[in-house]
Amino acid sequence: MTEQQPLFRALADPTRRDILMMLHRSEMTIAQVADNFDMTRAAVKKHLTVLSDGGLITVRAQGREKFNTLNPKAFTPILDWLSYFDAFWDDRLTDLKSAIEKDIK
Amino acid sequence: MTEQQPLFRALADPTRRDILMMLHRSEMTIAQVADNFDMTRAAVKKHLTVLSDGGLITVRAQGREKFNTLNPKAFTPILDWLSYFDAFWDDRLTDLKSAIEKDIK
DNA sequence: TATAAATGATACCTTTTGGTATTATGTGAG
DNA sequence: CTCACATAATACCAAAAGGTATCATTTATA
Repeated sequence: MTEQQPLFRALADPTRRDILMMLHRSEMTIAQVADNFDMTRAAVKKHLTVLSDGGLITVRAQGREKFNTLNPKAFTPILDWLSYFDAFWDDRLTDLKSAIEKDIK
Repeated sequence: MTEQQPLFRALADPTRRDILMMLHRSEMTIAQVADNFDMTRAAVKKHLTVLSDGGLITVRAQGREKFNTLNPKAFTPILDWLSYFDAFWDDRLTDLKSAIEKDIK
């Protein structure tokens, strides 16, 4: 059984889900992400750390800035987990997962 | 914006995810679920309430017992949400969702 | 080199969460 | 009718989570 807890935990907060949607459009620095919320940079930074712990984002340093990038591959454990619940789903989710993995590489 | 928070919240706890896997096999009373965990019935009942709030289970009273049943349809908002992240996934997730909905009815 | 900008780290606070213990309520079986 | 059983409800507790404030560190740039 994979270490899926950090992933599920990361998705449990609405702010973090919003951040993921922003990063879907393009990678962003911490300050850029924080500009979209009515909370301090420190709070946003914490959310980004949780997202990173869940494998959902990767962080790239460039000078004094840090660019946060969405890591779509991290979603696959959720599909793994969902696939447990129905044999009918299972076939399609398996297809989906392999397709995603191929697509991501 | 759908009311997805109770759903994501419900999935964030490992005990609740385990409960869902148990209910996948068959519906269970509170006492039956509680027998599988090293915690009180009251604690398990709280988890079941959270799962119910997230729409993941339905509860049916029969005499003095309450049978908890998995509601697989509740998973579809997660697929909705995941589908936001990639157009490539989107086609397949849409197929998956419609297939699931057909299957559930 | 100073200084501002971007981030990191820490301490601290409040609310939520996961859990127990206890007591109350409803229901089936003698 | 009693009594045991399954669940409900409440109060309570410790730990985790989400947030702020503050200070330190690194890096551009005037």
